[in-house]
Amino acid sequence: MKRLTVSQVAKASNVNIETVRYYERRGLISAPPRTHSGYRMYANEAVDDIQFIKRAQDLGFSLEEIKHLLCVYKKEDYFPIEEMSQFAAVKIQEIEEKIHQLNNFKSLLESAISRQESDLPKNQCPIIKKLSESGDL
Amino acid sequence: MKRLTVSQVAKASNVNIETVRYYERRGLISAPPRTHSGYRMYANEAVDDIQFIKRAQDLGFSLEEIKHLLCVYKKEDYFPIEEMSQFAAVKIQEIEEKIHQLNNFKSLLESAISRQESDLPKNQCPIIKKLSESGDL
DNA sequence: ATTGACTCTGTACCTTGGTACAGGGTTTAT
DNA sequence: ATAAACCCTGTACCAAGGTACAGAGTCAAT
Repeated sequence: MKRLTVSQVAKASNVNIETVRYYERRGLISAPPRTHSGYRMYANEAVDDIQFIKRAQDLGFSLEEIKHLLCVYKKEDYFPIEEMSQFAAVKIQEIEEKIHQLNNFKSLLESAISRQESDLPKNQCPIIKKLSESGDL
Repeated sequence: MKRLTVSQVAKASNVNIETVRYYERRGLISAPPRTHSGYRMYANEAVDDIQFIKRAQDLGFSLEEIKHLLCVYKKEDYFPIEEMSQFAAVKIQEIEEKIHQLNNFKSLLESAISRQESDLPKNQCPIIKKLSESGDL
């Protein structure tokens, strides 16, 4: 199994080389084995892990949260099982709420586009009207 | 129509009082009218606007993006129509992608809970297995 | 008319999540 | 054997999004 240098990992996962080392320092990715001269040599897995981090970040999770998420992803038991289950249950709720809100934002944006296309007066736009009334936005 | 002081707005929208002024400086909320002695007096609307900002932030949007989103929300024409439609179209794509990813994370977390409950060896957990194979996580 | 709880502006400081050297060693290709 | 292109650690710096004063004015109640 061929191993990767830090710059290869950085390139493959499309992040800055310093970011890879930063994630190691923050305890998000585990410290890889080193060559005799101290160079980090990563398994391909590290690239997946970093991409996982980036996706989670884009969804609004903090690095501390992602530490827990990664632990689930990699099926590790760095944190006690109790804590992990508790964490998972809470995050599922939050995710459902986020999906709900994202759908609201999507409707809002769609209404903006259709408003522009049809050039209707805004108080006659049915989507906007419905959203305003429901108090969901 | 009763108007609110800055601290009342802050309290009602559950943010720091300095944050309200910060959003004004950043151009996210419009500068409210002042009393004779210079005190800001807000319409109730300001609370909605701030809550909108907070929801958008929680979904991973930056304050610059939220400036545009708010403009759609409030049906203002601060930005040219062309730019807004373009913006809306791009954001709709991003939102769909985010929803997709959130569903993936949700499945991951659900699998973690069921794994713990059933205490199955992980390679026998059908949800985890499916997710790993699809390459979606 | 004075005390306490507000408000104002302006500037300084903080946290998160990086990013960029400096100063030094290593590896590879010529 | 020497330059180019890596890597190391450590520390400094940066941008975004706030948060916290300081110094001064205002308002409401006693």
